[in-house]
Amino acid sequence: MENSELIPPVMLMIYCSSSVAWRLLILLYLSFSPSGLSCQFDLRKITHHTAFMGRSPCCEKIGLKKGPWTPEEDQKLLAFIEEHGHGSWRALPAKAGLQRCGKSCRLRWTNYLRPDIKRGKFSLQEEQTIIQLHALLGNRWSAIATHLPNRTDNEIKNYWNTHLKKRLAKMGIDPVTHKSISGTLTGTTNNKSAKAAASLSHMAQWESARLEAEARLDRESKIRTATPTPTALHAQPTNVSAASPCLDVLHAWQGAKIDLESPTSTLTFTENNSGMLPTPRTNRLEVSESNSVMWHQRSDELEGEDNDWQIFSKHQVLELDSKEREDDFIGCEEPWFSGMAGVGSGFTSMMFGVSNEHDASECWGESNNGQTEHSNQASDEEDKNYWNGVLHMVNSELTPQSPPLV
DNA sequence: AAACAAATCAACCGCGCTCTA
DNA sequence: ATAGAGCGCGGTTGATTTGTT
Repeated sequence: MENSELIPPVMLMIYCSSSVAWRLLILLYLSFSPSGLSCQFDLRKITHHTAFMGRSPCCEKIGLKKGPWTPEEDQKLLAFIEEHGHGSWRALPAKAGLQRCGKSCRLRWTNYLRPDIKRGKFSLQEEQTIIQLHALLGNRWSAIATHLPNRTDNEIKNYWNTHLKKRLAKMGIDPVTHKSISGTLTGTTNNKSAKAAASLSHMAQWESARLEAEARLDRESKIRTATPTPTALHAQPTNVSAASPCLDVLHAWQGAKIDLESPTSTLTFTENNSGMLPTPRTNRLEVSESNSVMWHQRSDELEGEDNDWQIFSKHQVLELDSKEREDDFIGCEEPWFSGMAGVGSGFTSMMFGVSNEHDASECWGESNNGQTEHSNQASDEEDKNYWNGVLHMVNSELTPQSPPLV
């Protein structure tokens, strides 16, 4: 193309902000139009710098295979990665003799061929974990997947969309907000509900920050691994997919089992979820004698975070009126639902319905009958029951899959 | 048994982030 | 500081399977 074929500024703006189809039209137009308008922009530079800026195709599409993978392709990919690893996905297909783009290879590997992938039906515990984490993290499937070893984010996402979401909806719970559809936290509900929502939001933000911190530490540890140093030997394993040593919200719920028999005492969690080397807990959830949930966050873990422990009182985190509780209980038949602790108003409802004397499933029924009444001015006795309920419920959700907690 | 609907899930697409030169 | 490459993520699609009439 000659330098004389220059693009008018307006055309440039349109070109840069348009889709590929429009760009092609513009290029077509330019190829037939005399460059009557003077301008300073060279088309060659445009096409080079902006046509694919930030959105370059992952590979040359022409001639590349799409769609389902054949066993032969799988074998090629497996063999290559086993021998060479996957340094660069873009370069991999050519080296492996595959007519696929690197992206497709990466997806096939991470979602299907990876040897550590666990397939088959999701366990009760896994379902509970997904629901809990989804309530906390939303559609952050990769973050959720880090808590479900050997499950891919894609698999979890699919399972959520095809099973769990529908089940929640069927039970009258908004799968997006995890709140009761009929008793949502609207502006007309009490302030405590708003506080609960705010606190949960705070927890979610905290968890997000923690995940980001872990990701950062992961990157740093990889760098350290490349150049081992004495300190690196003591660095915490930060790959959360291998069971993070940090106590996140999920672990807090699960870890609450530890002192089930004396729920009003202070709890600290030192359990090592993965059975790996014992590492100091970076965060922990405690139930103090004043019946406050104390969310302990190691001061040096998150940059810019408040160094003080985050303390959520029961009433800050979880309190809804009895109407909401009743609404939430309606339709709950499935045992796994008892594991929905800690999330939104569903969690709140559960918490208020559970006592020492009743297991979670009984709680649902009782609440429907209105036998478990709670006033907004909770008594100390209720507080005790409340935390007993929390711990009981968390305990009930544990399965043999969980490592024994010391 | 056939036709249709619903469910499932592997794979794709496009966006945005991070890293590097 | 910036552009570009590479990668990961989340949303979506569509082929296949399963269930229902």
